[in-house]
Amino acid sequence: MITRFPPEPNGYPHIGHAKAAIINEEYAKMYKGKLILRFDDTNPLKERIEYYDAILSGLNWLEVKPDLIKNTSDDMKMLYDYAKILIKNDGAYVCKCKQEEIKENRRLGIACKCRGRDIDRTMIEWDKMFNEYKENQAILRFKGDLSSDNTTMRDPTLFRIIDAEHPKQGKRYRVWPTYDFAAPIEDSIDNVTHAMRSKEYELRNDLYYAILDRLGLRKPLVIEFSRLEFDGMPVSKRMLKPLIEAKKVQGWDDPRLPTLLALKRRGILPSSIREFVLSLGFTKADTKPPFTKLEAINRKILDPISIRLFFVKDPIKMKIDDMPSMISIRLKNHPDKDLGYREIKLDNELYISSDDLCNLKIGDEIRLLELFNVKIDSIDGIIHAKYTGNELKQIPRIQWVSKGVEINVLVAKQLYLDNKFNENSLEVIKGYAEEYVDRLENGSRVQFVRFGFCILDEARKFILTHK
RNA sequence: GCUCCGGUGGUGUAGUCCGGUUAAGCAUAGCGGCCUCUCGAGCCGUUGAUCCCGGGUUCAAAUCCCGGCCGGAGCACCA
Repeated sequence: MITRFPPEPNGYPHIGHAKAAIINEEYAKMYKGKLILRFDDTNPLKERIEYYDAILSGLNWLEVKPDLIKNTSDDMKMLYDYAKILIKNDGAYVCKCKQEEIKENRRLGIACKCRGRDIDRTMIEWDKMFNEYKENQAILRFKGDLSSDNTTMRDPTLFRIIDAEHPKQGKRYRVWPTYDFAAPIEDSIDNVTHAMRSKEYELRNDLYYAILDRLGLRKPLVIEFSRLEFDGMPVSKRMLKPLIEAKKVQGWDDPRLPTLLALKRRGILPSSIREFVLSLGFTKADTKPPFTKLEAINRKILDPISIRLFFVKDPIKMKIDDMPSMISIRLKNHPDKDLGYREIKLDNELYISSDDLCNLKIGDEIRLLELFNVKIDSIDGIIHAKYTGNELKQIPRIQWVSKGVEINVLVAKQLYLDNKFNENSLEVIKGYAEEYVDRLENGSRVQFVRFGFCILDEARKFILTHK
């Protein structure tokens, strides 16, 4: 079994690419086959070196390991040869009609005069595409079936002229194949057995097989699956690019985005993505899985490896009377995994979250987690509380911070609501965290107790991965 | 508009090709309980689907056939 993942290097890889790459790799692995990574770079107008690299490093992060990496643009000579064979088999013709005319004829299902030219003449016209005709003056079209119900069969374009510089090939070529022509041939000659693509290509299957038929090439089995996209988190450049250009989001790694860069920065693990993709199954049903499902998987993996720290949102000071003389306390970094300890300095002042204070009133007794119990005496700007003992009781337990440092936590919300950009999609929460956070390296994962799993983005700035 | 593809508990799916010991498995969410200090994590338990609707074939249908409804995709000199 040989599968292939054929991205066009025209943008940053996202969760949709991850699905295609992982499915192809997993199937190949399952049958001890091979995976080919093929850059489908046949439109120099859209491709950039930057994107080849982004895809490569995205795949590397996902731990998808292709057995072979190639570019369609490396096979141009071969593709030209097949074009000639097709022409000789009376399977293609050069069309010099205007674009609108072609479109209209396809809609109506009628042929133009170019279609009737004899093979020798077509061959001459084909040669002219390389050195005489200009962009938009001539294309090579497949002789399909103009009356087919499947409009992709109505003499689709096989080659067109594009003078732009190609990121890998430079100015070496200007007659470029379309996806419809290149993909089946590439798949076939690379011995791909199972060509899995997302289902928007479904109507092109007839064409795919027709081309291979006319060329007498081996036919891979084409299988399709549904596209992956999260609700309110579009994947298309059409939706995302304007947001970046308008600076509504910070860049391609903004934690609100479904790009691999963003998912990584947000704290999603590559193994979670793989497990998630696999849990979706191989189906054509179009559904938008909830992001919370990815979170649930990620949480299970994160839980045993994330140290627990205290963080209080919107801190409010608490002064404690009758406090036992304690200089510091040593706390475990994880309830049941051996992730070390930390020492917290104490005096009779500490902070709790305003959110917790909301649920309290004077006279209430609460447990400061891992510390002791206090009773609220008064609340006026600051809280006065009295030490009431150490015994574990069924009273509210809340986290606290002593001598903390101020940090920001970025919280990504749904990017689009009702198809409109959500202006409040990025919330910044301020609060105090234990000073231990200053000893963490960027990228460290923690669980702020009763708040959520977070990842340290840069000094004193965290991103909420999920609850 | 035309063509194609889908439709299983709140959500995501398994099962559909080769119709029968599963009148529907798993996960997630929900709910409840536990917890050697997180009632926003963890652990345990539990409620949810007559398998889009109608008809047909059959001893037997989520699974096959027909009709309908709803949703998505394609109709580029993009991939």
